[in-house]
Amino acid sequence: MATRLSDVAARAGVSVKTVSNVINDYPHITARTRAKVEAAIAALDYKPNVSARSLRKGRSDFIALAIPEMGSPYFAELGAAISRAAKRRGITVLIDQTEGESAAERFVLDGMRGQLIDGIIFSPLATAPAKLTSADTGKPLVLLGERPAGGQFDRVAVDSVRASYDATTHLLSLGRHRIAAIGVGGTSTGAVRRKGYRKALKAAGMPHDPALELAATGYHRLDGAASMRELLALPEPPDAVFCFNDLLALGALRTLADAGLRVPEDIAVVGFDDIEDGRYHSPSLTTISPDKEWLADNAVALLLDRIAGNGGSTHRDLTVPHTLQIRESTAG
Amino acid sequence: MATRLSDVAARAGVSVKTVSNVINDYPHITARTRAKVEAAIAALDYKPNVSARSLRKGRSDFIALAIPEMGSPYFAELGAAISRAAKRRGITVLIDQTEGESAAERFVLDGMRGQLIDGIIFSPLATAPAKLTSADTGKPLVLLGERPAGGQFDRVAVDSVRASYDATTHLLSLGRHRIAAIGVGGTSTGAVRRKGYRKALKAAGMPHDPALELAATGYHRLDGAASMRELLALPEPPDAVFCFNDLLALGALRTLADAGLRVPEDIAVVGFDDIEDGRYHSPSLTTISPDKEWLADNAVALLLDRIAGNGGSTHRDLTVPHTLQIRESTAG
DNA sequence: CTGAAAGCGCTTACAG
DNA sequence: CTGAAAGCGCTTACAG
Repeated sequence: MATRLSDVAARAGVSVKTVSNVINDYPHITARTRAKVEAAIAALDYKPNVSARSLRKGRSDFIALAIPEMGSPYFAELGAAISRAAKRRGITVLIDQTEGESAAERFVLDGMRGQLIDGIIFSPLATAPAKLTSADTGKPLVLLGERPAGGQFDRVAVDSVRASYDATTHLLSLGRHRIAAIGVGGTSTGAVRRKGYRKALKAAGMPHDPALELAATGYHRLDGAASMRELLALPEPPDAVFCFNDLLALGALRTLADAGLRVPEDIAVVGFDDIEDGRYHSPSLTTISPDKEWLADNAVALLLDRIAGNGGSTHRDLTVPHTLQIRESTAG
Repeated sequence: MATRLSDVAARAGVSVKTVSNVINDYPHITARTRAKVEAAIAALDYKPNVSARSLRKGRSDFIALAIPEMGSPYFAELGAAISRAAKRRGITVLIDQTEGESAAERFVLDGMRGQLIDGIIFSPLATAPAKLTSADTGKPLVLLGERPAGGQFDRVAVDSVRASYDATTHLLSLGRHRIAAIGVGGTSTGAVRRKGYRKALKAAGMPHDPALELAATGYHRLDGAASMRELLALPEPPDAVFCFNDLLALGALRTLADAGLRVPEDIAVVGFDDIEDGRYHSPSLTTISPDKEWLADNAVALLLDRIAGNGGSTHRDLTVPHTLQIRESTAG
């Protein structure tokens, strides 16, 4: 165990500097020297010590991804995509679950894992980015999600207003008149998506009905199921529902199945996220599909660019492409 | 930025050794000295450099979790639970996605991330643990899953034979006679679960019918849907199906819905894993529910115990408690 | 192209 | 209880 650089140097008959040069792919090394060193590395099964390297260089090639919960399908899929995108670039991702708690989010930003991390991709829930300053982090940070970056950070996000407008317009095009929305409360996600929802109604010359706009405590199946029950209890229930994420929609579908209502005949349902569950559900779920690979790739690229010291003081705001995936929950 | 231990020492008017003692909670420090140091730490917003600490101590308090894919619900839920369990003990988890590829698994074990990691929790897919030696890892390793540890490693796993026996027996108790199994092929998971399935049939005095045992390429919804189509094409289709994980079951349910068959009236379905999707599906999915919190907690505890140098040469094999969750897919 | 040496920020015997 | 010093394994100016 514990073979060191100097062991490799001794075996290859060169200086440690030369070995280091080979490992780090520096120029000006003869092919013969390189071969000798590589043979020694292989023979000794040498692995560089990342702690030492990181201590010396001030860079670790580790980045953090802070998300509310990795057990949630959207974040699980996103985390998987970001890990893959980072690995392609030789970077390792540390995943932090904040559970959406302010203290945990603060801790992640504050600590930056004792300077091990080179930068962070942060999906805030409790923390308002506007309240953050770069002093809080000390290291590059890329924001994910709806919350405005306040011009202080780079950010990559779906155009949620536009996407919600698209989803609602689709429901309208089906001839639905009473279109409910689930998930309006609380988070800024709710506020932004409601904006697009209302905008679409307005464009169609329809007023929005506050009774059809349901807040949700969380964005889980449980919340969607409960909200749907409320909607069904209305004197005049909706004929369509736009749920602000797929989990809410899946919960709503469950309530509709229990109530014996047909989807989409009695009520059409649209979600947001395009998680795998929705594609296989019966009925399969019509949803807004953000390009997660694009998101992952660009978030990582943006962060690495910052870490490399590029970009200056102007912050970039990237819009993730999205499409509307029409499936059975609106199209029979 | 970059406040160092010596800065804290200077400000507090003590030696670096004393500051280090305070940070590491060593005894023999007067309350007054401790207060002075803590004030200086707070004033300077000092954070210890983990690279330096890890280099010096040879321990990082980081462990790795190597799983096939974190986007898959079971592993996402498990990863979340393991991260939480580790955090409770002051340990950080690095998640490695191996995609079930042999090379990636080898890389994780080999590299151990350049000695940064103190140990690993490993859920192998391609690598046979029997082929591993502790020399491959050099650091403590805890195995997850069906594959026998060959007496060389600690392991924590569900008793899959028993669980599969339970699932099949439940179907039998419902009076079903043609009980199919999906997922028998390829992995050792398939082999082990088939063993329990056949055992239950045998105990009930029923022969097993090879035509009803379907191999699956993967353990995803897609595979379950395809296998179910094959079963329905049989001259005499089954009246019950035991799917070796929930994703397969969810795919099978999709096929049944498309075919217009009623669950459980026409065909009863049981899964394995108890992922959240199954609980909200309509019909909700009867499944084997392994105690994931227990699994996470014990896997982490076991690994930390090893890292601490305990346990000697005898390896422990822990059995995760499981229950059968009876839901609509078998109980109307 | 290579060698000898300093230093990244800690922890830890070793003296006092 | 505290101080001065070595050393963990690298990378990197600095000379040659």
